[in-house]
Amino acid sequence: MPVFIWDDAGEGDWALGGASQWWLHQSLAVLGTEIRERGGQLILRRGDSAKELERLIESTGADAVYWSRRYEPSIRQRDAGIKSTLKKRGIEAQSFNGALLHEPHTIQNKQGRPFQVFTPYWRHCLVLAKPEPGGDAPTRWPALGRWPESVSLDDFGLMPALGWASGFQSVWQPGESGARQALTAFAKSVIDGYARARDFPAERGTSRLSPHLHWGEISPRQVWAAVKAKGADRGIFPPSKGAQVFLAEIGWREFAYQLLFHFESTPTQPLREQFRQFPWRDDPAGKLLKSWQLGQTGYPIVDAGMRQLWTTGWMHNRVRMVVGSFLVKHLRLPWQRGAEWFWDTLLDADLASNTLGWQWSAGCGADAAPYFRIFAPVLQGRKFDGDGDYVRKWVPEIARLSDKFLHAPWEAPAGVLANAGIELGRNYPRPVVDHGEARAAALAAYKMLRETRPN
DNA sequence: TTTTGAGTTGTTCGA
DNA sequence: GTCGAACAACTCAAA
Repeated sequence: MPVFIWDDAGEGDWALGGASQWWLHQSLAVLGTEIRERGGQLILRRGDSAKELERLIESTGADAVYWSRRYEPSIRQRDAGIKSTLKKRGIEAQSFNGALLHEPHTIQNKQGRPFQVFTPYWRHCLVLAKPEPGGDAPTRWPALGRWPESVSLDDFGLMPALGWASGFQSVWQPGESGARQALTAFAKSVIDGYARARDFPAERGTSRLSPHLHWGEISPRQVWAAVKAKGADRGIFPPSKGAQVFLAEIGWREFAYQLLFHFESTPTQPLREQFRQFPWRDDPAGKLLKSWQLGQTGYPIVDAGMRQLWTTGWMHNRVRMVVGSFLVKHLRLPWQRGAEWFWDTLLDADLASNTLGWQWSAGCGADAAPYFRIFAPVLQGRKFDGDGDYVRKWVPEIARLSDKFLHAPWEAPAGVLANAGIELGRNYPRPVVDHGEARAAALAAYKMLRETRPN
């Protein structure tokens, strides 16, 4: 009997963001349909996980409970409690790895410590026993005389009241079949060009599997198997440079999980402790943060990314790095603000990956970007969106500018701006900060951090 | 315990 | 326009 319990309070300090709730609703709807088509019924319950399980056991006489493990600190604690309670009552309780190639507790370096540098971590993983794909979903559910009570999906209240999620529908297909289609399409050909194409946000060069992976609609072991199958006839693994680079990204996801597992406070606290002293900038009215969130910073590549995020619930990885660096280094606002916004707006919001990504950007995490690496938004735009397709799509008010000025409208002569229908400060903002000044201030802030560091 | 080599994704400056 | 160096040490992993 398949059961999903929606336990909003049980998610701890990281209650699902708005975008995540939308995905969960869609994904459960699809799962319910697929199970019904195979003669079963997905039982939905809302409330405290332990109590709802208890009720189900009472009413059905179930003698065993199985689930896929999660790794967020507060959820691990909750699920461990449930497991021991069930076992004490003589109920079989078993959890399984459904989300990772290698679970955090199985990986350690030769000193018996968790890895904190990616390359040796991934090298270590690659020589371990190769991950096997799991079994397929059952084609028929066993017939049950009577199905227990289920609430309706709408009772979860996951769908947003306003229409802000309308842009998600046209881009995403939540659910297992959507996940499989995305994997198949990617593995067929896109993957071979991944090493290069992944850097260009206007191209379809990435897998877009992140929400499917996060929500468990497909597992990294299935991804691994699909990549492996591709080169099987030639006996080559990985089948291409692109495939190798892509699998390393799956590796980063795993690395993020094991960092969260071993360093539980990192969703809110920097891994490198001296960063607690970092002189973040004052933004009392939240104006700078707001300009970033709304995609109104005056830097086209940054604004394009933030608007893509808001509209589609997803942002291209290259642009995530650019907007992350911009928030933390140009605006000098705490990375936690960025992590919170991403948590609320990303369909693939994942505590482990989000934490690693933001600490990486801020330079305070494991194997992070060095402090002096400050992405220059204009250069990044010209380098990775040279034809301007990405910026023109997401920042249409400056679309008529030529490539030369598209990534730096303030450099355009007055006549050029007028011709393109742009009045800076009116229908497109002037830059909220000056790149050169902001960069110098960020370097100075990091320098101060070094000098005030204890011992 | 000490030593050694190495480390996702960049930018700027000056020759 | 192109190229190498500086940015700045620091920490981790393994020998």
